[in-house]
Amino acid sequence: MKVASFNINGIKARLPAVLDWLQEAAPDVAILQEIKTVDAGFPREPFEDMGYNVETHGQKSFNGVALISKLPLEDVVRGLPDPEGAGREGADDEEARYIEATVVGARAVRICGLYLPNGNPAPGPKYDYKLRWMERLEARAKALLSQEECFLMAGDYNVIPQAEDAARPEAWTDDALFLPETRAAFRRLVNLGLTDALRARTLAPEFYTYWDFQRGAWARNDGIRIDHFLLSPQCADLLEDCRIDKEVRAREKPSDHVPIWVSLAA
DNA sequence: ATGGTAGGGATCCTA
Repeated sequence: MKVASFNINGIKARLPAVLDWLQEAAPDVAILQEIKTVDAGFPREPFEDMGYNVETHGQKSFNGVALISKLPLEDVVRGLPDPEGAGREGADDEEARYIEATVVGARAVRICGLYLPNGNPAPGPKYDYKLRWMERLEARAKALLSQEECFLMAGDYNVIPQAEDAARPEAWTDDALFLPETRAAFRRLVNLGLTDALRARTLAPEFYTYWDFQRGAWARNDGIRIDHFLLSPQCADLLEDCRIDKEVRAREKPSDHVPIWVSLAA
């Protein structure tokens, strides 16, 4: 089972590019972030024509996530459950950043698609929201781990985990993506027992997933690694490969992110 | 220290 994640930065502007990539990469499941439209505005038909099921959790203008799958998407939950919501599922978040569903291939895998808040400027209310959101994500991971679920959490984390994950780490020292508190929250999540799939497959640096539209970042390879796949122990057992489709960034009308994907024996 | 580019959709916000 091939599962991909791609921050497309607007489905309306990116539809041809996303369809071209889907056609050739042919993931079984795709997790999309920043669809930047309400559910009714998402162009389902071209995806369904390619044999994909579509589930969206959209929002006007900003954010928005979607799951695209050749296998049925079961038990869909929209919105990150609030740990203080006493079991209430979804819809606790005014921003559409999270969607979960189960796909059943050779094995059942719970797919958690996320678009973690950027958090800039830091400090400030946006950064507070980012840290609260990371706490809620950690609580969700704990709940799924306690059930010994085979699951993965993938998407745009807006977290640069380590200095080697940035071409110019010194440029990010005061940024919400790289502040010590941000990286500590990400480590707490990983240290629950999750596997960073890219790092599990290679120790080589320079696996960036994002290059800013500004300042010629792509031309200078001034990138950062902020899109991640974190796998539960049961899911990590099935990990065959993890790669980044870097060449997608060089195409016509690219997103500022590129796809990252895992291959699972599932 | 600043501003550079892109998307959405409205003449500005977010990244």
